[in-house]
Amino acid sequence: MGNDQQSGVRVRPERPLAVTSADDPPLSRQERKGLTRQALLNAALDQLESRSFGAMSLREVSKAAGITPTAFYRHFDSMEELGLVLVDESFASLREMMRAGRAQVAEPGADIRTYAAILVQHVQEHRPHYRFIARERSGGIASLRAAIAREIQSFSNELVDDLRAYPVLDQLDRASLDMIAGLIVTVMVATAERLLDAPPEAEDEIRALTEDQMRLIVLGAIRWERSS
Amino acid sequence: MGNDQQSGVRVRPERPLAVTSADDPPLSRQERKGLTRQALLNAALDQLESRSFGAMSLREVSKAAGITPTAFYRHFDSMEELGLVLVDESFASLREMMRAGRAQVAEPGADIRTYAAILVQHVQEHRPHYRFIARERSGGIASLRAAIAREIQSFSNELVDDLRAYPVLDQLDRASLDMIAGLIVTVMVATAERLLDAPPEAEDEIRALTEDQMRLIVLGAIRWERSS
DNA sequence: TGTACATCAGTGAACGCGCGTTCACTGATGTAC
DNA sequence: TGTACATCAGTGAACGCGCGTTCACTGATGTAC
Repeated sequence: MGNDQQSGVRVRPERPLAVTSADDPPLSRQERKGLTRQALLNAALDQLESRSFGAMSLREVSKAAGITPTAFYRHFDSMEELGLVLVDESFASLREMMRAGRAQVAEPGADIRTYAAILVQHVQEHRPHYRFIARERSGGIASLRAAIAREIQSFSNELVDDLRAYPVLDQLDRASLDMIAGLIVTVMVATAERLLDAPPEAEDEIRALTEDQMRLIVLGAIRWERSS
Repeated sequence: MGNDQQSGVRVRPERPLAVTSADDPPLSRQERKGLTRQALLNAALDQLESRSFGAMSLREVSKAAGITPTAFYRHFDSMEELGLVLVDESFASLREMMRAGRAQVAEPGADIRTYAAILVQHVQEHRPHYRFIARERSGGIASLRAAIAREIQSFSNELVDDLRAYPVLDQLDRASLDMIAGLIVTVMVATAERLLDAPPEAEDEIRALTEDQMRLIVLGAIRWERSS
């Protein structure tokens, strides 16, 4: 009796999500703690598929990560603190995309098509992070909203530097460039939100729409230079 | 003892929000029910200032409206049903804005400035409704998200008809007009979200930003006609 | 107009449940000698 | 290498609380005669 390990029945199906194969390299206590921490973050991200962050419970997240609710406090003071780490994680990934975009774009003609493709691909590959940001950007928890607004502003500022590099736009003053970067970021956010809500087969249509909207903005920006 | 009415102390400070002066016209049972229903909707809207709809409780809303939780069910089957009524209420107000815009705009030159001013004013006058829509547009409850997406799509379609009325744009095909209307709606949504998060003194700056972004889109749209 | 009965918005007690947080604890991992 | 002690990630019982929902009820409003 009680030899659960030898029977075929898995009595405790939920285990820490980040489990390694067998135990070939015996992990240190610190490494194990890191894995549990990441399991908590991933469990929270998973649950954001169906509920907002504010409606998520510490107990559910802990259970999904395979630990008791009490052990949660070994890693975070509160769910809010966990949420702020998720914001950092999400935008680290977004900055990585920006870097990839800068590296990949060669000749100006292909710019917009390439940028749109990179954006769409990145959203599809990081759906949970983007869903989290989309939800909490206007969501209930003030500290998360503030952190996200800060990150988006900083993203927009980096975009201004990129825009300045283009011959047609380098004559514009800072305020105009801010305005244009803000418009592009708004379109990018809207694109990400469309992708999250739409079925996979709509991906091409959304990418084409984003390309057109960005092209139209660039056309307007070129004229802006002349008319203001 | 117990003569609460005559002492200066208000023992039960929360009463139905929509209370009339004295009781000059004796209200019918139906009218009273209508007032309570509206009090519930207003109480929910009030609470959305600080929490998301999904994190709001039936008990709190009922208490704020001055009734017991059990009486809530005389008006709505669930909080979700109440939420759908709030979506209807919010977009009725938005359509009213569109109508005002069409009536007010006379000569094409003043269009964008006028539209931006109407939008900003309308958001400021209906902050709770806009906050609700902004929160739940990407929020947790699927049925609300779907209802809001439907309303925004229908708003965008109406905008296409408006755009078609302009001489410079009437040559564009339906797909291009959809794309442009979608871009304008995206900017309008972003403007509303900025207004909700920003302090009152930022209003002028946000209005100016919106005007510039809409002007740039129109510049792009005029060129779009020629280049596609 | 007066009376008898029906309707129904709102009440208040009760239920079982999941929540965040506390506490004393266990036992494997890590460290000092 | 072996032993004695310290650390600390995770446990499990317990707490008080607010939740949605049920139920039988009350009493003012409305209706039929």
